Amino acid sequence: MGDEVMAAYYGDGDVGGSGGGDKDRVLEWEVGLPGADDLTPLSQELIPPRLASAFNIEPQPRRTIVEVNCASQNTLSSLRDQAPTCGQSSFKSFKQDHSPGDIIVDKNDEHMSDSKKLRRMDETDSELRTESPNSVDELSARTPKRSRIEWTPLLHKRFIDVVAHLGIKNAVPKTIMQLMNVEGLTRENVASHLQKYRLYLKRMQGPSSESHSSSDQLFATTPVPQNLYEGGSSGDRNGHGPMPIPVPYAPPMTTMLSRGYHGNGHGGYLGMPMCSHGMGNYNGFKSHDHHPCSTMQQRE
DNA sequence: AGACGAATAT
DNA sequence: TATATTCGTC
Repeated sequence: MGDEVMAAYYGDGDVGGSGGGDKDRVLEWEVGLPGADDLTPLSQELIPPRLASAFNIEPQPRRTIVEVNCASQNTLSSLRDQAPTCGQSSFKSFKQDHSPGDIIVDKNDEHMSDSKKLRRMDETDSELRTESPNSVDELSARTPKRSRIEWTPLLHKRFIDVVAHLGIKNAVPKTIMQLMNVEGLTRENVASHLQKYRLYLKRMQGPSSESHSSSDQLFATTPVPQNLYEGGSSGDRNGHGPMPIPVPYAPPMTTMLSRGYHGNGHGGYLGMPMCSHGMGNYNGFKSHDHHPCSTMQQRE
């Protein structure tokens, strides 16, 4: 069983970065270590049932050996910044947030589709960070290139709600970003989206509802709040100083921005009005009785 | 300096 | 097309 893990580890050939011919030395490490028989299998519960019940600890389902190996491989993969090599979902309850409405924004690690196989052959450019793996934290700490975020309907809804609360006049990227409370979402991200949203609003208002081009799909799915032009709920219209933001309307989205998969059947949210998608209302906002879906109500 | 927003780039 | 980045302005 351990073979799989070892295989996964060695498979790269670039283990520690200490060079190629160190495999012999690695073997030395194993001297004195407990053997497989001496170790408690991961598949075995660490907390006896009695103890668990005494402390109100939820008994976790037993893991099969396959699941354990799977999790090991995935862990190794993630350490090496790769996509999970094993699709077992049994461990999903691990780090997952329980907040149902959480928006996940994952800006690292882009696995682009095969079509985009344009790989940066950097190396040649700029200063060289010594690739010494001794500073592992450097990899995680500085995330040099965040891949583009995806404005999922959920993310966009939060955006819309915040803008509605602020009023269009007060809705500026920084404030929106703060109120959205989405980890990993930058001011630039919001600014870009806001720019697009404003263009959309302009198109919606000026010429008597021009023919909606397909570019409005995302926006069309979320009704434009009527009170958009009011100040926020704080009633601060009329430029009285900076409106102090009471704080989060919405529960913090522990966030990783999801950039995972678009893949079920539809071509993403662009294809269809995904109104009643079940992921509709995250709690926390005092909703202005939005019509959940139905006809888009533009102002007036 | 930092935020904003329009223009421009990818 | 969607999103990122640049750039002039305040």
